[in-house]
Amino acid sequence: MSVAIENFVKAIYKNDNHDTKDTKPGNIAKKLGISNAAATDMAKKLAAKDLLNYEKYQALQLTEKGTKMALNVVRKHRLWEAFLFKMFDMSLHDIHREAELLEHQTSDLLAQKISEYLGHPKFDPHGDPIPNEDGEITTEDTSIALADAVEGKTYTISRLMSDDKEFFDFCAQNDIKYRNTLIVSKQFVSNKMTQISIGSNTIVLNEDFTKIIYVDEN
Amino acid sequence: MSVAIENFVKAIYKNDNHDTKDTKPGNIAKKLGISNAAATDMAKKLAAKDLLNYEKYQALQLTEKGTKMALNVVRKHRLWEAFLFKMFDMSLHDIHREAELLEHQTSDLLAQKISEYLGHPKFDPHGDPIPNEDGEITTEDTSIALADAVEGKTYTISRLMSDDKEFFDFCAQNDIKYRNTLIVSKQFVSNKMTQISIGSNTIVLNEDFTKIIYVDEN
DNA sequence: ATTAATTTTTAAGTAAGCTTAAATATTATA
DNA sequence: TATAATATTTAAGCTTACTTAAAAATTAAT
Repeated sequence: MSVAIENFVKAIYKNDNHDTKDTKPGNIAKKLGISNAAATDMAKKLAAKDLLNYEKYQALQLTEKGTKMALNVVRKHRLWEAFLFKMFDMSLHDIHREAELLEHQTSDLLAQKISEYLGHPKFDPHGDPIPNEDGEITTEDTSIALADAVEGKTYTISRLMSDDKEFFDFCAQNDIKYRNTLIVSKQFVSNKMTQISIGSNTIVLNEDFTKIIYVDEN
Repeated sequence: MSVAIENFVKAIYKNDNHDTKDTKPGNIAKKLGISNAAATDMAKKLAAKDLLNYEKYQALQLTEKGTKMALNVVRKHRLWEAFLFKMFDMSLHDIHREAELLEHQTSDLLAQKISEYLGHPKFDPHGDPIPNEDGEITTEDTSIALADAVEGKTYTISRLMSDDKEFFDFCAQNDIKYRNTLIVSKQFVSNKMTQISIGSNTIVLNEDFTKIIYVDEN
């Protein structure tokens, strides 16, 4: 199966975590940077391969086979992220970009070797869960968006849900990283801003950030 | 530049080490498993990109730009081989197959990180030299094919020049590996066979093997 | 030095993965 | 609920990297 196909099923899989109804060709096209027409074409092609169910004008739904393929790609991506993060001094964004390519050129054997080396980690450096060899994934997610955190409470960062370089640069400069602790010192509800204390810093974040930083109550 | 292009210039580069005159489309086609016609087409295309010089019915010659590209791919391939060999318990052949894919999806930055981690090695686990970041490569090669070794002398294995799984399996079973020591106990000149002592084994090898095992006199 | 064998090249065609433009259906809005 | 805005689909076309078949050139062999 080609890189294009792997990326397509992966995009559907990830989109479904947010909004299953919105998994239509146009949405996937936008994420992949291709035209709507190309996405519709691909959807038909993948339906013929039993990777997804396609009905005109309806949301795309991965079959079991398609889901398995997506999970396998996601597994390789996140294993590479965890591995590169451990081995080399590289930014989370650079690591993400390498993983985006390597994920398609990695045998199941190598993935297993990497997983073994790392002690079969359950999460990558963004806090995203790593599916195991059989496509099983940790879904018990008690974490909440920072936007919904309660003033005065202490939390641990559990996920940084972004692919954006600037976001990661900002995080790196402000101690915002997976498993660090923070205190929500103020929620500016009407302005949709959140003030946090992290390390020795106090930072006010707007909604763009507080919706993609996930935390667990301590 | 595409994977197909990278593999094409790499094939020319590697072929030139053996026989520059024989670097014609048909030869490259055979190595890449594509038709002669496809190789001719590609040669014209790459000439237009200033990666090689092409004249009808003549041998293909990489330009400086083409050579640089080839060296960069070879560098990544051999760095991956050295890295995977160090990190994971995998056969040389499996490692080669992974490297064959990963080499095209590795940024210069990551290659540099791998090289750094390994202490900028000059050779991969087959004994092949690893070009540095600037495309400089250790060429001082005093080694000779085992076929040309002198009876009674002791040698160190310096290169295993093959991509073939069966060859590597055989090597693994017989202590034939990079940097191991052997004694040439007999050269059967008329039969083109060579008898060696290695570890506690005595093995008779035919020309197929003695032409691709390179050794340095101790 | 011819002829035969082999290679290289040209020509025509294919599949994958895209594109843009236009037609059609859906969704949102007034 | 009719209409406007938006999204999806269809259609036609492009590029890359191949293929096979036939023509042309080179190389090898007698």
